[in-house]
This record gives sequence, C-alpha cells and structure tokens, in this order.
Amino acid sequence: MRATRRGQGGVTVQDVARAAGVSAMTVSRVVNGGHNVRESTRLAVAEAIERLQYKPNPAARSLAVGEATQIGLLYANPSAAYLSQFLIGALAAARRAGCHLVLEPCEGESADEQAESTRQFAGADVQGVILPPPLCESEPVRTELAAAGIPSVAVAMGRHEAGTYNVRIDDFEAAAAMTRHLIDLGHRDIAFIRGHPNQVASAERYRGFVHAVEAAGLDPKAMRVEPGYFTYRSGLAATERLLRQSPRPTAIFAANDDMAAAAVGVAHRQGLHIPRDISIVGFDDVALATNVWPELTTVRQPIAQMAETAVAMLLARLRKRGGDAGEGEELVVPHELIVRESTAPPPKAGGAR
Amino acid sequence: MRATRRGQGGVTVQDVARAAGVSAMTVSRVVNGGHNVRESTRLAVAEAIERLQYKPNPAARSLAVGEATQIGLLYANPSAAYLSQFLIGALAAARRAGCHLVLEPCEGESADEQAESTRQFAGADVQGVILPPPLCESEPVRTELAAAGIPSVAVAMGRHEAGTYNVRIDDFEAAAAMTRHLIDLGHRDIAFIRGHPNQVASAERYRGFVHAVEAAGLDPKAMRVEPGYFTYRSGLAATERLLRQSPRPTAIFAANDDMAAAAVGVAHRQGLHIPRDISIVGFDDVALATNVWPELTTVRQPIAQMAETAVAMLLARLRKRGGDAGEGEELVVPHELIVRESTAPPPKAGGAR
DNA sequence: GTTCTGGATGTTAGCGATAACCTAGAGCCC
DNA sequence: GGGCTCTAGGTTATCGCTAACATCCAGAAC
Repeated sequence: MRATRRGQGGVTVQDVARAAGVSAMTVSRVVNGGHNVRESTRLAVAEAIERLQYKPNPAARSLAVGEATQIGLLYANPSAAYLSQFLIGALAAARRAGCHLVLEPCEGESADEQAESTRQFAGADVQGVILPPPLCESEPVRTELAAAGIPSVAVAMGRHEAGTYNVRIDDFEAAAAMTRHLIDLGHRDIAFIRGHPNQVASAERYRGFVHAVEAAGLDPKAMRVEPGYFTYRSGLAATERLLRQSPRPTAIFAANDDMAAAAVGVAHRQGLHIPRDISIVGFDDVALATNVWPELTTVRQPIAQMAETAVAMLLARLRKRGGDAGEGEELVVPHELIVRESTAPPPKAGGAR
Repeated sequence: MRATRRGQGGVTVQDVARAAGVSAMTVSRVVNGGHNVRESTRLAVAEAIERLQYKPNPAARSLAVGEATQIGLLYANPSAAYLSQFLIGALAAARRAGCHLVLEPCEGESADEQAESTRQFAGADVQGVILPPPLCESEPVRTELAAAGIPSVAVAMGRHEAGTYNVRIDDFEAAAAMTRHLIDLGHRDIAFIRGHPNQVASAERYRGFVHAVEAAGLDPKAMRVEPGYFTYRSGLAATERLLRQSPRPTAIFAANDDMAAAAVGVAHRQGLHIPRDISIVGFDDVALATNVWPELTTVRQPIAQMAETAVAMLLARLRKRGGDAGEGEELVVPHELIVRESTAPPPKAGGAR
C-alpha cells in the first residue's frame, strides 16, 4: 500500500495476485466469470480477494475494455414515484457495470420536441439508451434513435414487437387478476377507466379486464368504460362522469394509481365511504397509492428491478455486437397483486339505487 | 481514428493535440481550467476541441487522477417527487465528475437501523456521502459516518452548524414570504400546520411564519397552529382538527406540499371551495402540488440544483484534503414563491361564521 | 518417440488522461 | 554578461485493468 500520488491506498489486482501467488491476469480472469482457470487456483484467488477486500476499480476496467461508458435514459414525466424507483434500479445496474447514466428530460408531447431530445444523445456520446414508458412507444424517438444508430431497450412497452428489446410485466394477466379479485369480492358492476390511448399497456390492461369479466360469465358490454390518460386530472373527469350515473358502479378499476387516487378524491367529495360504498383499485403501486386514504389495492410492478434488467440487457447487447439490431428480446417479469384497504364486498343489493 | 480494440473510434487528447500542434499535456491543461497556457494557444486548442467534437473520457480521467470514484447517497423516503428530483441533480454532477452514485436506502426510523445502513458505506468504498433530508439531521447517521471517517455534505439541513457542510434554502425567509403573500391577499386568520418536530427546517418555517405575522402587526398567538409530521396522514388529521372549529381560518399554511394536499382533500370533503372559501398553501413544489385540484400555491426549492451543488461541494472537499473536517461551509440557494390557484382573498367578512 | 492439441497460466502492451518533473526562453537584476 | 526567476510548454511515467499473444505442459494421436 505504497503512497502513490493518489490518496486512497486501494487494493489492486497486483496485490491480490501477489497474495495468491499468481499473475494479475489470472486474478482478472477469476473476477470476470473466469474461464480457463483451474478450480484450485480459482479458490486461492477468491480467498485472497476476500481476505484483502479487493474491489475492482471500475474506471480502470472500463478504460481497459473500452466498452460503453455512458448509457442514456430519456424520461418524460411518468409519475415522480415511477421515475425515482426506475432511477434507483437503473443506477444500481449501471454502477455495477461501471458506466454512467445520462438523463435527458423530454418534456414536449410533439414529435419535433421528442426528436430533438433524442438527438441530444447522438451528441453526448451515449452508446445505448433505455426508454421507460411512455417514450418507449414514441415513434419520433424510435426513428431518431435508429437514425443515429443507437441501440435501445424499452421498459414496459405493452406488447412485444419483433426486433425490439423490451422488459415488461404481463399487463393483460395482471389486469385480469385484479378484475378477478373484484369479482371474487362479489362485484358485478365494475367500471373501468382506461389509460392513454397511445400506449399499448392501456389496451392490454383493458383486454385483461374484459377477459376476466367474460371468464366469470359476465357481460363485458354491461360494464361502463371511461376514457382516461393516466393523469390525475383525467381520472377526476372520468370518475365524475361515472358517479353521476345511477345506479353507480360498485367498483372502479382505474388503469393506474394516479387516476385511482383521483377517483378516491371524487368519491369522498360526494360523501361516499371507501370501500363500504364503493371499491376503487389502481395499477402500478407507486407511492401515491399509500398517500391516499384508504390505501389503494393495486398491482405492483417491480419497477426498480425492471430498470435494472433493462440496463443489463442493453449492456449485454452492446457487448455482443457493434449495434446492429439483432433479433430482439423480451423479458416478462412477475407482478404482484397488492390488496390494501380500498376494496371490500359491494354494498347490499339495492343500496345504490 | 485507427481501429484499436475498442469499438468506438473516440477522439482522444492525442488527436486534439496533433490537430492543434501542441502536446497532449497542453490540451489537458486547457480542458481543466488551464493555467500557464498562452491565450493564443488556448484558442487554438479550444478550436480543435470544438472541431473534433472532443469529449474527455471520464474513466481515463478518474483513473489518472486517482480521485473519488464513488460517492454515497443515503436516502430515507422523502417524498418520491423529492427523491427523483434530487437524483436527477446528483446524477448530473456525478457524471460530470466521472464518479458513480451509490444509493443506499435507510428505511428504519430506529437509531440501530440508521447506523446499520450507514455502515454499508464503509464497506462499499465510497469516499464521501451526501445526505438529503431528513437523514441529514440524524444523529446515528452522522456519528457513524464520523466514526468511519467518511466526509459528508448535507442538503436542506435547516440551520447551519459549525464544522458541517450544507446546501439549503432560506426556510425562514421563504416561509415569511409565503405568509406575506397570504396577508397581502387580506387574510388575517391563518392556520399553520407544522412539520416534523425533529427537523430544524420545520422550526425555521414556523419562525418565518411568526415573524411575518408580527411584522404585519398581527398577533401570532391568535393564529392556530397544529402539529404535523410532513406526511399526508398527519396533514389529514391536522386539517380535520382545524376545520372543526368555528370560525374556521380563512387560510391554511402547511409546512409541506404533502400536508397541503391532504388539507385540500379534507376541505373538499367538507364541501368547501378552494380558494373561494379557504386558501391553502404548501411548501416544496413537488409534483404532488400540481396533481391536486386546484394546483397549489407553494414555495419552490431548486431541488435538483441543490443536489448538484452538494455533490460538487463534496468533491471539492475531497479533492482538497484527505478527509479532515475542515471548517464547514454553507451555501444558501434562492427559493421562489410559486403562486397557483389555491390562494385568493378571504371570503367577505362573516362568511365563515 | 515425436508431433500435435488444447487448457492453464504468464508477459507485454496498451486504454486515455494527468502528476510530477524537466526544458527552453524571456525578462530582470547587479 | 552571468545568474536568477518565472512562464509556457514538453516528457515521462504511471493510474488499475485486461486484450492479445506467448508459453508451458499433460495427455492424445500417430
């Protein structure tokens, strides 16, 4: 641990090599998957690493391999809760790989603005991009990325498309499970508030809802469906329309938590008790879901884990080839139904007349 | 742009040096502040950099300088909106400096859990830590950090303490400004919902409120004050207590947006129109503030910028010395009063009787 | 026995940037 | 004019790690 110009006397491969009686190269091999290393040697090295508390220096590694060092993340106002979870996961994966995350906000809705934000990446030198929703389905973004030859991996793009890389949950199945939960509680009149019409996930969630309704022997046409845009405001409007009607539905299934939170607000304002008078459920399990009273029954997406997986997938893809599209790849991660306090059996028949 | 083993044919200092007819060292000097470089040379190099679109390789830089490569961020559930903003800023600064951000959640409230989370950092090799609220005021965290000899910079720690490093806004002045806004609108009966009693910022905001009230010639004792904990739930309870009373206040100043949002919910439920019947204001300007109807008048903290500044301050501190405490440093960044739709003049006298 | 094969290791040479040191002049003093 | 200081700039030697190639040796193949 000689005093070089650098302050911290970190443990290096050399130190480990000496301690284990092998060469630095062998240590390096053990650290990275380690092919062509005899078992006994591997153990000796592993022991030395453990004893010396060796941690590879990521800067040196990425310098040596000359690999991707910056990967982009183009975000456009998913809810803050979603973004922070997403960042936590993405960061963990990026750090492990020794590469930096370059964030780029993409405020505008217009194609021009989206293309412009995307172009930023071509200038900064990011070697790949991950796209959380809703940008993963934006045509301008994808076109621009393709034009610049920057590979990307989408997260939560509703449905698989050939040649694309995607990490998602099974929106269809999750929505169906939620619907079954309501039906099992006894609800027969369930209203559905849809998500943004441009996002495939919206359609998938609706499909799942319809499927579960039919599977229970009910008529999907009898269920009221309101349009929505995944925003609090749109949830407000949709719920107002729903609760104006009589008889009112005994349950509302909003395609995301923001709209569900809005539904809770409107119901409260109309003097309804949740879940006694009406059940309300959401989708996503963002923090908002527990910041509302009562806490929402919802579907949890493992957002951080999905982001982590997406980064890993992107890096693997970059490692493999120079950037040609490859064949695409899709990974479906498990979701979870979270039952909280916003659901209960419907009021006794006739209660809402 | 020879084909080395690395795929990307990046521009290096050497390329720039050749193009400008100088040595690599000179280019490096120009890039980093550049002392001892003649003006004409500097310009030539700058021109070459621009022309070749040179971007220094952060990995190589941090390897060469042997500086901090990992800085920690210990977070404990500030609102998701706060965290995501914070991360955006911190990430930008970290990337510029070529160092990685290591996130560590600190869930527990107990001293043990907090100390344990902090200890994680000693193991991973982070060279410094930044502490967003509320952890910046946690005694166990600070003790543990000191024991491990890891320098830290706090963000939004309410008040300066000798020997500590801190980036914050002027909570006192901001709260006073908000209070003046309400008084200027004509409010004379303003209720205040306090923040978490353990955080200095809560006290500062309250002090600011009292100060402005007195400055306007009103009696602070006449203003109702409710305890709160910065949570949505505590805001709910506080507002219910306030609105049960008669006459009810014409305005409610909640010490953060989460509680203000709760206040809006309760007021709505009681059939009050905001801002016609009652004005409600918050503090922080997190996304929640615009996810509620009407959008909240609040105080904006430049969260991302504060995080960025904190990281820069930490790095400067690490660069300077090995880690001894130094003398502490404090930076107060400007806040901004954001007037939206949740404030208006009070109802005509007697309206609330 | 000789050649070949292939797995396990060591050696060398960078990756891109900068710290530390060195050099050549310019300006200045006595 | 010799010695000195100061400045602008170049040289060299790493930082820690890993590709690429070289080496060595056991066993297989002939």
